[in-house]
Amino acid sequence: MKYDYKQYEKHWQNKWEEDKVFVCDIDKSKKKFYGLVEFPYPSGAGMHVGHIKAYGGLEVITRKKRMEGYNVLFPIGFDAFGLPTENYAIKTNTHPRTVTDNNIAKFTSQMKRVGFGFDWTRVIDTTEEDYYKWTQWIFLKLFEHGYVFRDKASVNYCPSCRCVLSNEDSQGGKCDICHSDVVQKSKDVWYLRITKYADKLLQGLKDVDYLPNIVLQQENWIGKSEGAFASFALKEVDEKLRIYTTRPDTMFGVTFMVMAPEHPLIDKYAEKIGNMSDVIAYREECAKKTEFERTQLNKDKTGVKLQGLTAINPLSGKEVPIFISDYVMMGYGTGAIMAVPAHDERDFEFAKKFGVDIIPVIKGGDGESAYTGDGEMINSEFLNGISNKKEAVSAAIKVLEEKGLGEGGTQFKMKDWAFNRQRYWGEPIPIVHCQHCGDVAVPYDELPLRLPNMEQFVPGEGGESPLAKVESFVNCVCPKCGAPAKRETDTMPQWAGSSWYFLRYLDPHNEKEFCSKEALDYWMPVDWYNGGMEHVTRHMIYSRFWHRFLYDIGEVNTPEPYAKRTAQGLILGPDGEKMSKSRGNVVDPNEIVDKYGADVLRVYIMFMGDYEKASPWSDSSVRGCKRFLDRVAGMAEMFGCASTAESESALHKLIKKVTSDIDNMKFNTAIAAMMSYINGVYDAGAINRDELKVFVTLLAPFAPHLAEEMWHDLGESTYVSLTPWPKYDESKTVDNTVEIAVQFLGKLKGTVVVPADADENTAWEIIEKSGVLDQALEGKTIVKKIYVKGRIFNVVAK
RNA sequence: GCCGGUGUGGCGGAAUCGGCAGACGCCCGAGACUUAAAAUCUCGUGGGAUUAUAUCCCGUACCGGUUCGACCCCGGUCACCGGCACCA
Repeated sequence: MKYDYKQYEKHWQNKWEEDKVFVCDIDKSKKKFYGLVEFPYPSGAGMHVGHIKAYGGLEVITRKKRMEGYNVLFPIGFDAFGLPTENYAIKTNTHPRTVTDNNIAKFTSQMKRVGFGFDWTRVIDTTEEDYYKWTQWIFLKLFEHGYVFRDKASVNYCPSCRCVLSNEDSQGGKCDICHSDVVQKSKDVWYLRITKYADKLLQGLKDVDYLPNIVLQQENWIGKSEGAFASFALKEVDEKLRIYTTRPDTMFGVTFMVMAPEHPLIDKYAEKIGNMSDVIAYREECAKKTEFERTQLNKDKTGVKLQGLTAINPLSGKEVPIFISDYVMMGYGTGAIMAVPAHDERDFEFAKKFGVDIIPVIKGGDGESAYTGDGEMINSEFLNGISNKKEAVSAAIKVLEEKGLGEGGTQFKMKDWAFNRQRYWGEPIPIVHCQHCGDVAVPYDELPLRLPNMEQFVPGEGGESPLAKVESFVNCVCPKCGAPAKRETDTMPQWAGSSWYFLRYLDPHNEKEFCSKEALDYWMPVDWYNGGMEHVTRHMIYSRFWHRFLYDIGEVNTPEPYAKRTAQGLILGPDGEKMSKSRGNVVDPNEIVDKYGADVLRVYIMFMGDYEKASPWSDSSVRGCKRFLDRVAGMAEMFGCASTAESESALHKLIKKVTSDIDNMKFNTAIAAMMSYINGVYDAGAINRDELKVFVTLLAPFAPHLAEEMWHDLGESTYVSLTPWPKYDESKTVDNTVEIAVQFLGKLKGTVVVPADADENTAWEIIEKSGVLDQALEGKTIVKKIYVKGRIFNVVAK
């Protein structure tokens, strides 16, 4: 075998590194292209074939861009703080630093074996001091500008990890790391005010080119709703109960109010409430439920009617009772609602159970269930007769405003970002607690605040951070007043380091700034970011928030970090199930590289299906790709013939197809086109030498090692990886004659070959001469002829 | 429950704008080469009827519609996948 991958893959990887083929620098004479992939979490298991797919897409794209003359930045690094490493370290009694270093070494060698064209001079590791120094620096900027606050709150807590989780990390009531049930616990929590950016994050989606489902998921996560705030006066005390509603049009249908069990007004007026003991009992009952139980749909509505407190409808003046119930959450809106059972399903269910009045205010309901549709207003005084939608909504808001009892307003589902973790392996939060000054920022010039070296870092039973045990770390002096003080001992969540890493790549060795202005000006924004769908509502939201904040304080030059975002589909196991250790269906990329070489692995993963969709692994299809590359290599012994108009046309069509397919991430059809081309060459038994060279350049982004080797054997002394991408001549991709389908009443009867520019009459003459329609048309009269140039000729006859 | 997405041969998947369904690959079958096997090469391969070739019928989850013509558009149904989930 002339082309044995074992002989040349390593060779070319070394050559690329020696000659800095993928190393880039600012070059204002060239157009830049910044391609970004989600840097890996270096787990002990090593790389997964899914990593190869995730990076493979932009690997092909950036290689092509480089050949097209762009100055390409395609960096890689490691997102290495986090619980899995820490848990593994505890289990094996190894320091997380050692675990991390080992895992990074493993990932690095694996990625190099696959031949990815990363700029290895820019590698970053979020756990290095010179990196997390700047993570802390950004945190302090957020603190300085009032985006950090501390609160005692009921939070998502994972009993197994002994750690607080953000809303994003406990989706579905499960811990994202260990999948245990998350419980609610009252804890001291550091929050980042991401909600202040809710509107900007939403608006920003209009200026970027993300896949539509990514935009939609982010919009849903941010969850903007429009409605009104209204104040219901309490009859017995001088107090107003403020509520939020999206349906101010239905305000005349309010028959009761509901407050969250934890609502502060309850405690404020405890002595006015006749049945406070029932309230306390109900609260205890609610506290016992897990988040999951509490949010289960279709469960029975529960609640307690408050005795001794009554609300007054600001529009109608009517008095209505007040309940507490856990179907109203303290964390959304104002923690209290006006209930309109005639037009809200939950309120309806509650009213039925507790025997409260149901007053319809919109025509159209049947009284059997809540009517949530639109219609004409009834039973609503000044709103009667108009449509509920826009008219009644704005009329109701107008009157509320006139009375000073409410106003239009918006609400977001997104919550503030719970930012502290009671674990060791993370960035220390650079805050000092001083008895006199409160929470004080560590001065910028004292950064990095180093993570102390520890031998034992199991978190405390009570959920306190392991750092609390290190007295030399905890005890310090207040930077403001110099009095003895204590350091914050919690660390940042895993998502901190990844919220700005794409900026550090631009200038990874800068000791004075997180990134130079010059580098920001040249490289930002990221032109194309590819990654997994699982990061759409976390990493992407977080990093967009940080970036937008940095933009607002003048530290970066673009409001949005990522101009374009795509996502690859999963690689499933051969059984069609998600790959997992427990199912035993995981494919190790190393084995494929050992057996067939990196190029085969790369080509197969790009060929296996639509890049954006999930598809199952198939070992025999891998062999098909091996066969393809063998056939490519085999062409090296087939050149020598002259180029013909036909061969030239085939090649130009191929250039066109591969070029546009790569741009559209249709890697599978690009490879299919190359396979077809090769089949044509084998049919002909020969290929022209120059045409083979063009083919090799087209193959280079997919199978770069074989391409370099063949390029070299074709007598070239340059790198094919740096060779200009071939251009096609549109006129050579168009055929002179085309085969068109001939149909009778839309059914295929045969095909004929006609000149590509043939008009209807010419085409019809050819069809008549061919006789394909003779049988179908026998004894019939032609009613209509439909001719689509280059496609079909359909005849309608009776 | 709500919001998305998907549904095409034995399998992975193709199919610009509504215009030859099944490209390309896998699997399988036949042949060539070989003492033989592997590898390689060549050919065949949606299902059915029939006289192998000609010809005809059926076929893109299901039911119906629009159209000369529908995998594609419209209405309805089912299944699977993903996201959100008492958000007032």
